[in-house]
Amino acid sequence: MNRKIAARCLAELGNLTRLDIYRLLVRAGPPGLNITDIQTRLDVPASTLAFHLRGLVGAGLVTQEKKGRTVICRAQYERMDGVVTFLREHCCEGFDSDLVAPLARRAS
Amino acid sequence: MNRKIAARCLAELGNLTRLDIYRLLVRAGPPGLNITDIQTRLDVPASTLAFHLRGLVGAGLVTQEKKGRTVICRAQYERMDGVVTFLREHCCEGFDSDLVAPLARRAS
DNA sequence: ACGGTATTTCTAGAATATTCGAAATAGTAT
DNA sequence: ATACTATTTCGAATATTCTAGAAATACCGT
Repeated sequence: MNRKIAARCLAELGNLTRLDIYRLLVRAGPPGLNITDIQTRLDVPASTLAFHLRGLVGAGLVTQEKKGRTVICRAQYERMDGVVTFLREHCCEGFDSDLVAPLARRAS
Repeated sequence: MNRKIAARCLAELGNLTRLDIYRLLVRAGPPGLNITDIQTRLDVPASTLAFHLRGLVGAGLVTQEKKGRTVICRAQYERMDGVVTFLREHCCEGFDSDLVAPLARRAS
């Protein structure tokens, strides 16, 4: 994980339509959902849906598997976990809580 | 937490400059950083920085406290936690893993 | 009051993202 | 081959976001 990939993933999920798609896939779990199912549930034009799916796949948040003429989409949980870990990395580094406001702490 | 707030937070962090600002504040921890410090470390023009900070504060990811003529900025961890929880909500709902690929599981 | 430092607002150009109809492609079934 | 279904690409209009200089505001020290 790096800054650019993390930003890309976050930006993809930062759009309401794509967030809805992603959450739908998170709910669906391992079996995933095909594109027509997503379309039916979210009521988005096919070309718009294709545009957003391309983004999610490009960011590595969703994977696709061709099954005949349908495409099964699945949320890629590890990718999101990587982003979250990255966001929390080095949290409070250089901040020693023992040195902060000792009086205030003693008072509580 | 709801779809719109989550999308807003994710979109804010989906920009490289804002992601850098946010991570800087996550590292800084509870003491936070004032705006000039952020500016010095990230080398961003003041007006650009103000623009991005407004976004992060608006999304609730960062809080600001005026201290004399400086403004101390702090990452709001709870907000991000809320977004992450929202993203994982209802994961694999309606998917019963006991019913899936029993042969494959027996084989491993 | 004045000078200096910190930060924000204004502005407008440039860049990027979003939408979706129509046309194209791919795969299945008859 | 033809018809049908699933999905993608193209293209162009529209909308949103980003950037940063210049001007404005706010607050402190003298």
